[in-house]
Amino acid sequence: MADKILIIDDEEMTVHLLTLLLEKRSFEVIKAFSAEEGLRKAYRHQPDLVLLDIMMPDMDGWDVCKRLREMSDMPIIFITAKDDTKDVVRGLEMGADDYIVKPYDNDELIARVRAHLRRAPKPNMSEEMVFNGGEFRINFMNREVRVRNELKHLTPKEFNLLAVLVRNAGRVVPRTELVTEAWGEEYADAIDSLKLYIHYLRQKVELDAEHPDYILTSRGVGYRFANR
Amino acid sequence: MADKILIIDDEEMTVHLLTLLLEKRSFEVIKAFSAEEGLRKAYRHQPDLVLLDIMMPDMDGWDVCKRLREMSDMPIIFITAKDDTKDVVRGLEMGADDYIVKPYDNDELIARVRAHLRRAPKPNMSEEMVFNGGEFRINFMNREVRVRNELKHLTPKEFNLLAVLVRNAGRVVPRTELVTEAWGEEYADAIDSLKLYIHYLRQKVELDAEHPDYILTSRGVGYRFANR
DNA sequence: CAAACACTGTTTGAATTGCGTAACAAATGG
DNA sequence: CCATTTGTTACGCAATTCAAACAGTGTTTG
Repeated sequence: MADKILIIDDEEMTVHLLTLLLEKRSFEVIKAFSAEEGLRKAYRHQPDLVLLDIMMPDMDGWDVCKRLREMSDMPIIFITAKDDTKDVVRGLEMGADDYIVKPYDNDELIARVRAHLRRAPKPNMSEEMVFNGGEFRINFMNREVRVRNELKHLTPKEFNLLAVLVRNAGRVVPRTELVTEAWGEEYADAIDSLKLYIHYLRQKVELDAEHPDYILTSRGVGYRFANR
Repeated sequence: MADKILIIDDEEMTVHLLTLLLEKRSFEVIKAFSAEEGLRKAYRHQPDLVLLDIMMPDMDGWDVCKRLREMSDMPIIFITAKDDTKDVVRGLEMGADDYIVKPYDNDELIARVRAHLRRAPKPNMSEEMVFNGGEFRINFMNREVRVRNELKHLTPKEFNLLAVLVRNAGRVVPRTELVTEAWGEEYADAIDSLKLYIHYLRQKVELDAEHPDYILTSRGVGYRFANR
């Protein structure tokens, strides 16, 4: 999934250029044209990284940085025309991760963004790499599935399908979404295959495949993984 | 306890100035005046962060960076006179965390060092990385692998491949990621070679190559080094 | 209520893919 | 020049995927 990057800057041109640059590398960009809007969108969208200007009319970047740090640990990169070393130091000591001075080089900016994303704690690491629903455990990291402590061997397509169901546990996932998420866009109309793979999964995972406990049907819509 | 910083640079003056600067802020400094010495001391002292020059007589900084990354996740900061953007990008994409161009500002350098230390996980590289209850030992410094106390000789490509697997122990590493990480971007579609080298590794490392204990296949996805 | 219909589940067997291995050729390096 | 390392191709075998037909079961409709 594409990383979400929030840009906070009151200069429309800067935001525009950054957006083009980032979207070309298939990042997902969220734009904010004031400090206040930036904080609101940071809260709402939970970006993976923030690019932050310092001089803005309503509130300065320092305060935004402080407020962002209060809510999350995401990487923050100042990107500004203020090239005084004092400011660089101040930004970094304030909890920012990097400080880039305009005019910046496009490739370098991308490389720095990537470097910080690489380091950042990925939410789907460790904890969320494992789903632990009582007698049903799935480890996304090593692609192992255990039911009632028994290791079940799944094929790649079986695992991917189950993974999507489990990630959306409790919610009915529409058939089309299910197959495209699990196997790719080109499977958008493979609902016949879907029936088959649901069948395979139930055989391997359910105690009684005819009365499934986990993989439930939502007639006319899709399937749902029971939560607890 | 004070953070340990390893400086690798063949110019004595640079090392000296950096040492003064860092020790004044009560960091613990380890000095290395060549690439080889740097690797050895990185291995021995397990620094919390590395400051690395690029141009050195015995081995260039890129290779040092690669070798350091094989053994640990510690932050690496290039600090060099090469100010070409191409080099900055190359350094960052290679796994370094920052790239500082000489002449640098003292306060900014300190601020950047602190910023990276703040983010980085404490190194847990042990004298010898040990897996599987001591049956499997891999020494990144002298690139030795021992299985059941037997020394196994691996070729460079074999070792690099194994290193990537071991550093991701427990996680299925997709085939493409495996080859690019181990051998470089240009191997992105060398999945045929991958099969071959997996074969070689298993011949050398596994008790029974047909029923591997360590190097496990995840059909259709990649390979995984067993943990525990 | 019963017949037609729509949707989901199941079976089967065949086609395809992927992995491991072998054999061998080429390149590398002391 | 020889030994080691790396790279290419091919093939058997098994796992996986796929297509198609069929069998249930619930739903709509006259």
